[in-house]
Amino acid sequence: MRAQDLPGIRHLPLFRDMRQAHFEALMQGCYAQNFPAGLELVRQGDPADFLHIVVEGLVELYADWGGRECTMGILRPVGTFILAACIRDAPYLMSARTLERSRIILVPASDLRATFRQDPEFAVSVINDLAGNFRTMVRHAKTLKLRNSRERIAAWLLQQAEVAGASSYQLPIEKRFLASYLGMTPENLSRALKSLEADGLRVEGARVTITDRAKVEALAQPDLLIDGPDPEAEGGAAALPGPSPE
Amino acid sequence: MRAQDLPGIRHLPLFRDMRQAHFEALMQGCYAQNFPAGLELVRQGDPADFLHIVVEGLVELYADWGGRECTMGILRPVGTFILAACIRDAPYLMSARTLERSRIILVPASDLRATFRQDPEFAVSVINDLAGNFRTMVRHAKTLKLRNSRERIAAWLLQQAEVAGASSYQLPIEKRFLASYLGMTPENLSRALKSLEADGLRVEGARVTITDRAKVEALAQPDLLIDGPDPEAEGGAAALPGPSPE
DNA sequence: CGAACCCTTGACAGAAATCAACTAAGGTGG
DNA sequence: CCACCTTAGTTGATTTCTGTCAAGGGTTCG
Repeated sequence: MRAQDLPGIRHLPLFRDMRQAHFEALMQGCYAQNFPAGLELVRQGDPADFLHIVVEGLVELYADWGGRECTMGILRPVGTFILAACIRDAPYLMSARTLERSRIILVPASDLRATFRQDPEFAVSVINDLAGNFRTMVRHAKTLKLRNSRERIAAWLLQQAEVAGASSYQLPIEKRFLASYLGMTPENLSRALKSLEADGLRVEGARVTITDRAKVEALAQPDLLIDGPDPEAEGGAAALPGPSPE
Repeated sequence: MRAQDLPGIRHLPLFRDMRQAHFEALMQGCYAQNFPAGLELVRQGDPADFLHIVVEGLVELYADWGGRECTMGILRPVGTFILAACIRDAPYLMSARTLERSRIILVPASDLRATFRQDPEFAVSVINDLAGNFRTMVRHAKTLKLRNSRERIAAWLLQQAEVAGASSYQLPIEKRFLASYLGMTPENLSRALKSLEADGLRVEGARVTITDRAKVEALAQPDLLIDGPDPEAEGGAAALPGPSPE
């Protein structure tokens, strides 16, 4: 555990309000590890022994069933994941793997459970975090059930433009992960992106440009109750809530 | 507020561990109301002023966007809903309506937030409840993204057979709600149900019969990490966790 | 330089939504 | 008690959407 990892963690909504003594005790029991890209950190079905914190790198949350696989979320530093499983002392519902070389802090789940029983402020933070995670997942289910694939793509690209603060930006993740996250195949995404040129969206390689915002919005109908944001909802399964690089 | 409503509420995982004085104070501030069938209790986007408890009847959680609508969950007594929005003091992400004449208890969200700050046991219960809700929604997203419609139907009908404890049972909800919950149209469900006769499932009206469990399981591939159960996960958006009639 | 790998494109098959019509069941009011 | 109305469910025809299979281009990395 490096000292320079601590400030970023301490500033997370989950940890920022707890008592310093408790924070230090919690961090004392942590393990820190650097992982290469492509490594499986967590396997769905495993007992949830550790809360994970990404302090460097990029992590994918995914699920599989019957040989199929899908991306459930992607996390950038600094973010936590699989809090809910740790708290319930239940098996992980999602797997996690590094997409880049990553540095991960592992917080023993038992320490976590002991701490929020002692520290009311921390309990409140956990409550807020879980509520945010739940709402993020409700939003995800809503977009899957209420929008078709072109609408989902348009809404997601529009939201990323907000995050980037510009009408032209680089895709922060590979297209295949985006496709999987949005519930479609890469081929389907590829075709849909081309067709979206008629709706005010141009995508060339990883560069996205909103050429006609009114048209895009007419298609995507961005909605606060689907496209967020729930601030502080970064744990669990959010897809790139943080600012995306250029 | 009737006295006979209290025991059922007190036995909910959310309320069973809190201090009696706090429980009584919380219930003191509640409103109880009987609603006819088909009434909208909560509109998505509204500020979350009340935690809702169904003590009698049947309530649908649903979402809409761009003129489309989908069922997100169905609740039977005794169950709570929209806890997460109350805690975050954020707009509801889902609407709720009565499907039958129902009796609902309304708990002011501000009282709720004040209480879990004072009562550590209650805070732990809230944490567990939210974690369960989150996991329920992850499962829902997983089934939507990883299974096709026939597989989703088979898995759901199989799960209901477990709940009913019999290989033949009555559907606890109308088919159109089931269709919407599973992310398809009623027509599609109707056709799929007929085709499932070849996979060991017979459905006649509301009566479901598993005629060949091995075949059904071969299709549905029931999975603990999708089809539950997370016990105590009854709030939020579970679809019929409770025992179904007949 | 070669080997992966991501992305794209095309052709096709399969799944699902839509539109329309019809049946059956339940409830209402005469 | 029955005619009527409403609504859920079903069925069929059709279109649209989406996944699958196959192949090729481009890039990155060893």
